[in-house]
Amino acid sequence: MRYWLMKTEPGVVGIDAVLAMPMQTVDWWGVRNYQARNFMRDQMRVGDKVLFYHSNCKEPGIAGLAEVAKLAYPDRTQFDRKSPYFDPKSTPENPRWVNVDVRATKKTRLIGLPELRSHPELERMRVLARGNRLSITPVDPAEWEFIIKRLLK
DNA sequence: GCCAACGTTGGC
DNA sequence: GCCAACGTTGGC
Repeated sequence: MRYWLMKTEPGVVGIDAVLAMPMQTVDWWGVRNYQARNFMRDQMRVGDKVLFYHSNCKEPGIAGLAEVAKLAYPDRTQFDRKSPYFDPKSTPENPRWVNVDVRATKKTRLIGLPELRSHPELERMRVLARGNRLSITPVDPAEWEFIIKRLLK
């Protein structure tokens, strides 16, 4: 089992919105970065644990916990002409973009960036790296453990 | 295949 | 709203 951090904009799909959904599950549509896509397609398995991260908002940080609920499959928005995520170069026969389903398991207190940066145990987290923009990043098991056992107790 | 120009991300 | 960082595009 692997651990991940997945960014989302709370104004679009935040932790509260996902917890309000049927089965507390959402399809993680809209990823248009090859590296992030490859993580979903090649490495994510059902049951993988996820840090649910709020980005591009007033208080960016970890806002909840989640898990992968369904293996990667074609992202429906790439075929929707009206969607900003429409990709004219993608076809149903040869889809370019995929997403997994994510089930939120709990809302946590907001662990903001300054707090994350204050712990040497977390200083190597990809999300904290200078210039990082990747919306899906692997999380080290020790980092996951530290966040769960030290920051969320 | 190089790389300048351009577009996007996302913290601040 | 600014802008640093980074990814993508496309001319050559």
